[in-house]
Order: sequence, then structure tokens, then C-alpha cells
Amino acid sequence: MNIMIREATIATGGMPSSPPATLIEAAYRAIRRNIVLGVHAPGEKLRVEHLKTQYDMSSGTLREALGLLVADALVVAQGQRGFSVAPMSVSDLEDLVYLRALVETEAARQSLANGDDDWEASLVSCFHRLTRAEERLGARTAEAYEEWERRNFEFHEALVSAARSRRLLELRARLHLQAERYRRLSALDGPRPRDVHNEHQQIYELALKRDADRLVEVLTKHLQRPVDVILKSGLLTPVTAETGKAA
Amino acid sequence: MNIMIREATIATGGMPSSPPATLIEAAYRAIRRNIVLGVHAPGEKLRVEHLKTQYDMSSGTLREALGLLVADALVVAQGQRGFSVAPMSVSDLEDLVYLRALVETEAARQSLANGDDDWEASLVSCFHRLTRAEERLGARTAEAYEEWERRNFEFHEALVSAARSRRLLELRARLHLQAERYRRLSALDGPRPRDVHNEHQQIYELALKRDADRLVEVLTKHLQRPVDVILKSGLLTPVTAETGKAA
DNA sequence: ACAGATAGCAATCTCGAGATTATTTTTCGT
DNA sequence: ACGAAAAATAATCTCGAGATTGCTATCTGT
Repeated sequence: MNIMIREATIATGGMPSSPPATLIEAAYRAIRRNIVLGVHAPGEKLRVEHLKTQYDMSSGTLREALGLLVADALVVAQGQRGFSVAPMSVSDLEDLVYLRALVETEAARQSLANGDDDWEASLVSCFHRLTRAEERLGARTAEAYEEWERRNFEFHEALVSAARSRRLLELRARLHLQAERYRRLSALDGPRPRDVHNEHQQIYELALKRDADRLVEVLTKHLQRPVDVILKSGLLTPVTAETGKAA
Repeated sequence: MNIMIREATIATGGMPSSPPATLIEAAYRAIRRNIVLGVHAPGEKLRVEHLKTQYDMSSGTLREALGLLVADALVVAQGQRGFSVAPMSVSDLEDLVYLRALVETEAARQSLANGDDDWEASLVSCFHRLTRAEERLGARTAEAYEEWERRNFEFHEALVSAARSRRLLELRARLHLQAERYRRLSALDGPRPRDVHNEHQQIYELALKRDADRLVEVLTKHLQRPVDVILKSGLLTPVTAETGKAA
């Protein structure tokens, strides 16, 4: 009846992903993508009835998909008052970046301690690809940005991939996903390719030198940067999108 | 029709909890409790059909409850092959304790940095109650143990309660919940009240002295202790309940 | 005119049956 | 007798309708 829906509404969220086996997963990815892209604004109420017409699925399926999104902290469930998109705010961003710095730096420390030759090889490879993507970023095209985003993700993933703690890596992935909405926001203001590349270069070199302490410093700054961009650009007003109609 | 089910099957999971507003939450708590208590063994397949007769609920409701438990990492969903209780293993325990140490010590650092007079007061109060509960632990009754567990929880909660990061505290709570199964296991081998009390005393004093570095040391050891107990007692065999029939 | 209460409405929560998929058992061929 | 394919079985996944709950607007009384 509505099988092609999968092909139509689903899009890989940027990172490599296996095809969705179940309808729930399909709905989950579709809604997640639309939240990250801002189609569903922060604070917006997600009425199942309305979503049913939008995604052409049954209420039960959508409910379960929303449940998965609640686990990702992209949707909040208000008791028996339905669901709504998780609000964005400056304090939430600061909290998120703080925890990401903690987790990301710890994962990096583990990686530096455990990384073998294969790890180094993949880091070298990913850094090379990232550098090329950063060069192409001058074109200011959407495709170039998409590729840079993917390469950036892969580079940071390769950096921490030698960490042994399964939970730490899962947590890192979840926080990365939560940060994606804010990342989109800071990208609107225009990135500063040169500074970003310099930081990546430092991270790369320090990682190969196994200088964990200095790497942690640079990584922390690297994660902090988008916060400053967003704050100074005023894209995120102090009180943001509570009811869904802000500037 | 079956309203009294709530009263019958639901039991507060140990920590203070508001009455469940929705049936899903009721099912969630009931199943969670049974997993923590070991009624549902690690690795056991949770067939919805079977659970339906056990909890007297509809399949949809149980599915959503299981979804919530997946978010807590107490249940794993294997694609479209149904749900099963998250397995327990030595490596999983080590991973869990490692991350708990990271999160708990970081939260403690934040608390020491931000804690005001009210925080100190609640810490003093909780430590006092915990001490009394530890004295009563000599009775070896189930009630005494239940109370000690509650006081222990409250003491550690009070310790980190001044931390500002919302996500950090939520993560901490989630990890605490995941650790509860292993805690039950180590409790079977018999606790060593004297050592535990000594550690609590140290933690208490170092917290009031705001000696973060030494507190982190003691806290880490404190969290590590149950691991040693479980390993030495052999309660957790190296290969555990993967499929129910070890390899 | 304002406050409280009641009636109506909308959305959610809950449920059981049908469709789809994975697993097991049986059967056939070599 | 052993291996592989196919049918039967059992579970899950999906769906739409009914019951319950929360919210809103109107109405009445002071």
C-alpha cells in the first residue's frame, strides 16, 4: 500500500546507516532528520494526529518512534499531555557542550592510550580526506558543506575509535546527535575555515604525538567554539522558542 | 475493568517515586523491578505474548514499556527479532563502573565547587541518617538492608546534588539504575559494613573540606569495590548468559 | 464585570485483530 | 544417512477504532 514511503521520506542522517528494517525505525529517522533540520521547530508540539497525515503512518508506529526520540533527548514527553520537540536554549547548549567536552576528551585519552597502528592509519586517512574537504569548502556550495560535515564527523570518530569503553562511545554518539541542531545554527553564521582547519591540524598532530594533555586542551576549545559563534551572533535569544514563535 | 492491576503489580523501585499516571509507566516500573530483582534473568528473551499473560496488559502497552527499558539499557532490542533482557558480564560491569566513576567524580567536583550552605546541611543530614542505618545493618534483616540501600542512595545523591549540569545528573541517575543489578549480586556475598562505613566517612569529611582531588580518589575506590567482590566470589562467570546456554 | 463551575471538544492512551517476518520441523533428493 | 529446500508454526510488527483524560469556551451567580 505505502511501501515507497520508506524511499520517499527516509534520508540517511549524514552518517553511514544500514537500511531501516522496520517501519518504526523509518519513522524514527524521518522525524529525527526533520527535527535536526528545523522543520519541526524547538518547543513545537508533536501531535500524533497531525504527524499521521504528514508521515502517512499509524498512530502506534509514530508513538513508538517518538519514544525512541525521547531516549535521544530530541523529544520530550510531558506525562500524558503528548510529545513536543525538545526546546533549545543557551543554557541547554552550554550544558551540552560541557558534557560533550568531558566525554570527548576522555574518549580521546583512551584512544591515545590504546591506539595501535591501524588506529593511526585510519586517523591519517581521515585527516587527509578532511583537509581536502576543507579546501573545497571555499566553493560555498551545499554539496561541499555536506561533504565537509561528513568528513569532520569521520575524523573525530576516528580520533576516539580506539577507546575501549562501549558505553562511553555510545554516549558520545548520542551527544553528537543532540549537538547537531546547534551545529546547524552556528553554520548559518558562516564558519571560519582557516581557524577550524588549524585546530584540526593541531588535534591531528597532538594525537599522533600522544600528547593527551595538550590534545584535551585543544579539543575543549574546539568544542567550545560554536557556542561563542552562536552567542555572539544572537541566533539564540536568551529565551528561545518556548511556544514555537520566536525570531 | 482492571484498574487494581496498578496497585497489585507495581512497586516503587526503591527510590522515591510519584504514582504512575499512565499504564505504560506502570508496566515500565513493574518490568524494570523484575529485571533488577533477577526475576527476568539476564539474556532471557522477553516475549510479548508471554508477558501479556504475566502482566495482564495489551501488547502495545508492553511494547512501549519495553521501549523505555531499552532507553535505560536494561533491555536490548534485536531488530525485528524481539526484546531480551540485557546480558550481564564481567566486561560490561567493568565498563559500567569505569563510566560511573568518571561521571560520579565529575559531578562531585561540580558539587564541591558550587555547593552552598543548604548543600552542606543536606549532606550532613544524609550522612547522619546513613550512619544510623549502617549501625542497624548488623541485624542482617531485609528491612535493615532496604533502609541502608535507600540511605546510601540519598547520601550519594546529596553529595552530587549541587552539580549544575542537568545532563550530567541525569546520566548519573541512569548509570546508577543500570548498576543496581550488579549491586544486588555483590550484596549476596555479604557486604563489609566496616570498610564501607569508613569510606563513607572519608567521603563525607573530604566533601566538607572541599578537597576535590582526594575525594575523587576515594570515590573511585568506593565504586570499584563491588567489582572486586563480584569477581572474587565468582558469582559472575566469564561467559555469562549470552544465549542462555554458554558457549 | 469578574470568578467559579459546567459542558463540549480535542488529543491522547489503550486495546485486540490482521499482516509480515523469522524460526523450526518435516520432507525430499542425493 | 546427511544436507538442503520448503512448508508449518510462532513470534513480532502494524494498524484503526474505542475508552479515557486534559483542555477550552461558555454560562451563571455574585
